[in-house]
Amino acid sequence: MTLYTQVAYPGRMADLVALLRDKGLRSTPHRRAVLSALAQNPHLTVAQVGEEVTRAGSSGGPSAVTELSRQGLYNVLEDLRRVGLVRSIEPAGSPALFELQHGDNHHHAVCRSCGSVRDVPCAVGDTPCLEPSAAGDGFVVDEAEVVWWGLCAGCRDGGRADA
Amino acid sequence: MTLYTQVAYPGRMADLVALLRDKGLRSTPHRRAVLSALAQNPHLTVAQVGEEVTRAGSSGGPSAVTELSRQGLYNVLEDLRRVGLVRSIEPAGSPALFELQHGDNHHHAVCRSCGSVRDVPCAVGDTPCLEPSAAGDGFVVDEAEVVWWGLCAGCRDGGRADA
DNA sequence: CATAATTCTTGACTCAGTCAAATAAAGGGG
DNA sequence: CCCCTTTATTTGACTGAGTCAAGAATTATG
Repeated sequence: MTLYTQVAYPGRMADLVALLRDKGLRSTPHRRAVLSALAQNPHLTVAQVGEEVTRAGSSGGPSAVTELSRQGLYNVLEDLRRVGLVRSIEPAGSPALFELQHGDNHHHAVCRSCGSVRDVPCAVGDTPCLEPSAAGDGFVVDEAEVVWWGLCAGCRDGGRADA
Repeated sequence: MTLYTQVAYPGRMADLVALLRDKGLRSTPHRRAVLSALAQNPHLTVAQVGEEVTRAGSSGGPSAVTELSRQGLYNVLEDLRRVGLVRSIEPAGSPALFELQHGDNHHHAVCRSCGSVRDVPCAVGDTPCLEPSAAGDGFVVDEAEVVWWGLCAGCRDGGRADA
């Protein structure tokens, strides 16, 4: 998958434009800015994407957007998700988190104390856990989602962790 | 685990009373009614638990409760969860779903179309998927949660499914 | 440059869940 | 059997996340 390398350099506008158009989406400043923000920060909430976008915009980056509405943010993220550029997870107790779709099949470890999320490469290969038979009775699996719950190193040591 | 057989018969009040007191919880009509409702219906939302409880109550069952406040419902479910009698899952896009804690380590298959949830026994044994090493870097896993997404038999056939 | 199609903003709204304080019920001791 | 302390429950206001609908602005094409 070359996707990651394409979007990992937010400075390269042409790549972002091509990426969007390849997927049948118009290239807009907001979409480019959201992709850039996610390329630099995995696991952002919708609100955090908004903050990143405006922060990057105010510092005059390549996708200079200084504001975008909440609805616009949801629209952009949903459009990117629909064409497969972006993926979201919704750990219990957390608002949705967005990340670039890397094409690998990684899962997530979520700290019960601080809520931090780590990527966990899937040990089983590229399309693991897909055991249609397990579900039985005609259920057709298209995705297996795994979340490991526990404590991250920092929270386990710190004891009084709650950030 | 004998838990399931204990609470699977909502008519047996004495069992529910003992179950609660064993866990250090007072036996109240609401708690017994919620356990009864979950014994008969897996994967209920908070609202559905409320409906079941009032429905069962109005038909004069053993835990005759005809009403309970929303906050009371949340309190009861949280108390039961805390002592390990009840478990909840929160599939993306759905409000929290509650089920009795059966002690097995089953997972869930969720239909993308109709939202129905099926239990899927864990193929790997009683405490599967717990691969602390996979998370790396000092993360200590205490639970692995697996959700299989796909289409249930009914929705796959029906085509225009959306219930 | 004009136009049609798509995207974005605005503001009201819903739904799920939480907080805090007053009221009611449970269960053990007299 | 009744009282008292502890524990549950109700009430009502509130927050946060996400959605809906309609009008305004932007994109890309001819």
